[in-house]
Amino acid sequence: MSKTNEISKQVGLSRRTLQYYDDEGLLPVKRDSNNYRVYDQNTLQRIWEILIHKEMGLKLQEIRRLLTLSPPERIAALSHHLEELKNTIRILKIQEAFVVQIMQHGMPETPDSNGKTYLDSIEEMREKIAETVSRQ
Amino acid sequence: MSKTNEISKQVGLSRRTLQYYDDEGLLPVKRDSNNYRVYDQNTLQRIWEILIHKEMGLKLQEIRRLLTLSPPERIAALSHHLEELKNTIRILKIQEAFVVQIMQHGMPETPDSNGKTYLDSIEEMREKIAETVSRQ
DNA sequence: AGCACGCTCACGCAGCGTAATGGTTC
DNA sequence: AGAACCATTACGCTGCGTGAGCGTGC
Repeated sequence: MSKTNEISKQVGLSRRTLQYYDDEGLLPVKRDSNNYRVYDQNTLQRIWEILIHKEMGLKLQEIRRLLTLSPPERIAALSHHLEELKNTIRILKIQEAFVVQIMQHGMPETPDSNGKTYLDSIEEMREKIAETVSRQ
Repeated sequence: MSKTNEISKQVGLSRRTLQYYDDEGLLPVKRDSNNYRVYDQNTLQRIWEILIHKEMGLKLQEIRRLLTLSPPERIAALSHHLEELKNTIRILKIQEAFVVQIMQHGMPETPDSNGKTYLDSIEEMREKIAETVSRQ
């Protein structure tokens, strides 16, 4: 019943963003005879679902796919997302521990040229720190 | 003494990456009469520092700036970065808790049209969840 | 006339990958 | 003269919009 600007105010997303979601196929909107977007209750419902899923840290593409799934499949997808979040957090904690270590002990010395590349050396350091983090 | 390809192997970064770091002013490299990059011990030292800072989760631009600072200023910068890491982790944990809640209790209902926008409602939910997370 | 609506570029961030094209060295 | 290096330029990719500018509609 309402047009883009009105919905924009009601929802809190910009006009442009609503158009964008339509363009991306995330939020298909019906059109009237002048090609104006016409939002109904279902559209609002969908916007709400999109926002909730964004809040969970899902990307727009992932949301689009997820909203096509059956309820049990959605749970599975969320469960998968949960694992990804945990993994990201794990990585950030390792970085955090790394920063603390450098602040306390300063820069480690530049490696000698023994078979390993610099990246290999970094990798080793990360693994050691990962152990201490997992013992938290 | 060595050229890009050789250093690439020794360090474990791609040729392109080393060029890119040079282009970005992060890793200035001298040139010989043919415009070939010539890496010496100082350059290697700097690459090592760059890698260590990347491992701490700093962006290339931040690394470039940080490497111009005095030791005490560096500590301050790292300390600042530490706070940002913590904040990012906090946000991710809120998302995590949000996912768990949705998985357990399902989608919250679409808000009625009472003054607040959808985004406002989302904001409120986030704050509530943030409390439970901070009590962990 | 003056908004409201639509659409199509195009940019901005990060960190490279991946050509395409051409000079150098052996 | 061809293989094997070196260089530069520049587009592509991912994510999420945002802004400009132009054409219509009411």
